[in-house]
Amino acid sequence: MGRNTLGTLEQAVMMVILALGDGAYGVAIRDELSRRTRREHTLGAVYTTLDRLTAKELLESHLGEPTPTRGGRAKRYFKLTGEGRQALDHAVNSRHELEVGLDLAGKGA
Amino acid sequence: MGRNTLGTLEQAVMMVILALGDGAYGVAIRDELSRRTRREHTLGAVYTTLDRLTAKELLESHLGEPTPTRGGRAKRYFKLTGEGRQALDHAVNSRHELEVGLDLAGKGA
DNA sequence: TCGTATTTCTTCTACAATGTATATTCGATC
DNA sequence: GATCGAATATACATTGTAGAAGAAATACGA
Repeated sequence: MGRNTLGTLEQAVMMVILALGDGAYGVAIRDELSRRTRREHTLGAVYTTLDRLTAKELLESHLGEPTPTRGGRAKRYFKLTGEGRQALDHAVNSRHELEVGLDLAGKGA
Repeated sequence: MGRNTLGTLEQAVMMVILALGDGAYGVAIRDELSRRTRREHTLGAVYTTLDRLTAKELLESHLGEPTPTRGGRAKRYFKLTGEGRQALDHAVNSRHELEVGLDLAGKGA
């Protein structure tokens, strides 16, 4: 696309990461995303998006410690970079600009 | 994608059509879109999106009368179908759900 | 205590849908 | 027929989505 726009899922994933704060790793992100959008998302879809956003340096990640529970493999935690935060803010602003003057579905749930 | 989600541009175009009411034809849509998103969009990009949304029956269109001005060819006017309105509302709801609890860029400006 | 299930999580791969740009065609006035 | 406003066609890049495979950790029976 040349230009750096964020897709629907990309924006959604970034927002979910903000919402989760620490604790934003693959599975949690997928679950929270599914909850908020009221539809199922596969892990593959989420990880692909995380990878791409990381490649674009809008996200960064670090490996945590393994947890002492069954299958408690080390998790990879994500957070927005400064650039990522900026990109998301810009997308959100454009979005609001688009909604101006329209009577769309209520924001109340 | 299987599932029927709306892309960023698709949603933007639909909102602009709502904003323009009557008078929502290709060039006007492109201009209003560029204005609200503060970035240039080519006509090709817009028409492609209009075509695809029409194919999905989220939009419908009709040809207007030619205007008596130079190059005043008949314009094709677009509007949302009931299904389109529903799809947009759903997208908007999901979006708001995602924004809950986040302190994102101000809506002012 | 081996070794193999089982669980949780991540990576890989392939393909469908959207985003975007440029060029071409159409129809109308000058 | 030059030129202008508008629409259509075509091609390719980026995103969206799924499903399968791979890794790392604990559980448990022989």
